[in-house]
Amino acid sequence: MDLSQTVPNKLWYLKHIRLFDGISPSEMQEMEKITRMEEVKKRQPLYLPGDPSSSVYFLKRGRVKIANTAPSGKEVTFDILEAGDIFGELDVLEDAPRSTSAETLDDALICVIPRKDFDQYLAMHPSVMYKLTKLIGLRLKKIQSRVEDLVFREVPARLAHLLSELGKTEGVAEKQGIRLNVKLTHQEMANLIGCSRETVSTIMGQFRDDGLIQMDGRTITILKPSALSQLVS
Amino acid sequence: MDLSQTVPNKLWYLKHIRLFDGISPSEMQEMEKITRMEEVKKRQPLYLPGDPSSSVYFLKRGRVKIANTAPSGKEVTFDILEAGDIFGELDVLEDAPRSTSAETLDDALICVIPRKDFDQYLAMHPSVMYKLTKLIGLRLKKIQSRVEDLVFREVPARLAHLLSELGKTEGVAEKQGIRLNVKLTHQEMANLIGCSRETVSTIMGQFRDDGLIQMDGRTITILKPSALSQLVS
DNA sequence: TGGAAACTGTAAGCGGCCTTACAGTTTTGC
DNA sequence: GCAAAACTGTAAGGCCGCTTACAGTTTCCA
Repeated sequence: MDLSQTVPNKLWYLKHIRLFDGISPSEMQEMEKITRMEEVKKRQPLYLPGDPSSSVYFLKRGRVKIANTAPSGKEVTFDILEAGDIFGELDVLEDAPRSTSAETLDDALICVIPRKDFDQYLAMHPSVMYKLTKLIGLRLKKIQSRVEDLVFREVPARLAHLLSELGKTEGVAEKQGIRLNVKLTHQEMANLIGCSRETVSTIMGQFRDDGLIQMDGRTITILKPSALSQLVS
Repeated sequence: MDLSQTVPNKLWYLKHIRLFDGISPSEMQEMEKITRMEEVKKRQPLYLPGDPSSSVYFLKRGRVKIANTAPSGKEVTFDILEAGDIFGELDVLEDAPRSTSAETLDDALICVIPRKDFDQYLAMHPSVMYKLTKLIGLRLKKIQSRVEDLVFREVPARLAHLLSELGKTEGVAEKQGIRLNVKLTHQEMANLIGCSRETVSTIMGQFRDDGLIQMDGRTITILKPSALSQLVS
């Protein structure tokens, strides 16, 4: 994002939150009043499982990882959010302690809304409520397909699936193939597909040797998108 | 349920739908107008993946399984619903084809609401909308913990977890222990925890030999609830 | 810019669970 | 009530992916 070209005030950012797609300007302005903007450094936890759910967050810039950690230290990543995403609203809605952790992956800009204000706002803006319901429903479906992945497919297929998805959402077409505009470590990929870091390294090596992908440091380019998709099913 | 004691009309049933907990009588009556009651025999599919999402359902009596099947024939069960549950609303909300299948496990009584009417009703009753959002949120959390189960725990722990949960929701206290008021086949349990039928049979046998549970035909009694819970973590 | 810390590559060993196989039991439907 | 169908018990063999181990590489940040 080229900030020199934009006016990065709260209202500008709110316009780019998916929850507010198609929402009236007045409704947006009202939301602006109850939000507070906050800069957060890379690798900072925003909340941990068990914390009281006191706020809802809008992500303006950077990435945020929603995850949980087992007593053994093994971690599962539920989602990696990007600018425009809302998070933390589930626990707030149910008035339950945090069931996951949220942590910045990059330097981030985040809007914070106190629970009370969020509840009140929703009650007064049914159209936003409706959007929120659809949004949560979409996330439910997404995680259902994660369960299917874990049960139906083994690791190479799960990894191929992850790469294909990243290609769709974060891919940049180049002459050699689709360059992924994300830099995930093998550990982070492992947490996303439910396997060990070593296994990711090994299978990625195989994909490379098979000419499916190219790896330049932490930059991945998909050379044969269709062959990769074949692997999924 | 002893039907001789009840007046099983639509309104009576709607009162026992969780979505309508705490909803005003007038709102309920309005819902009654747009529903149609239907008897469905055991083991009948209500919809399959890919079907158009034309209706939302309320389950009045019997159980309904929400699941999906891989090309290999392997099946994953997302949920087994009971009287009082709503289903099929996710795909309807998003106007997308069915992403799962729904099938009766017992003879069932089901209320059907056409998509249009449901949408309209929601738009006019924000309090029901709010309940629905919370309900979907709850389901999202439930399935998140399924993902954790699959990633963090191996089969014996997953099975112990399933039995513990069934004990809480379907358990009847008896002198020997907690009798599970559900009759699931080993295949159905396998689909719920993501493993093969044979593995369920083997581990259940071990639990029996270890004195944790008792099996009488298809009736399971948990003899040592705490020992079973220990196994989960 | 240089040293520390984090990440990647690779391989051997092993264990959990799947597959295959089949006999015995329970339930279902006529 | 009986035959057929569905379900359960059990075991051998194999393989996927985890763990362990460590050297080499890249990235971070002071």
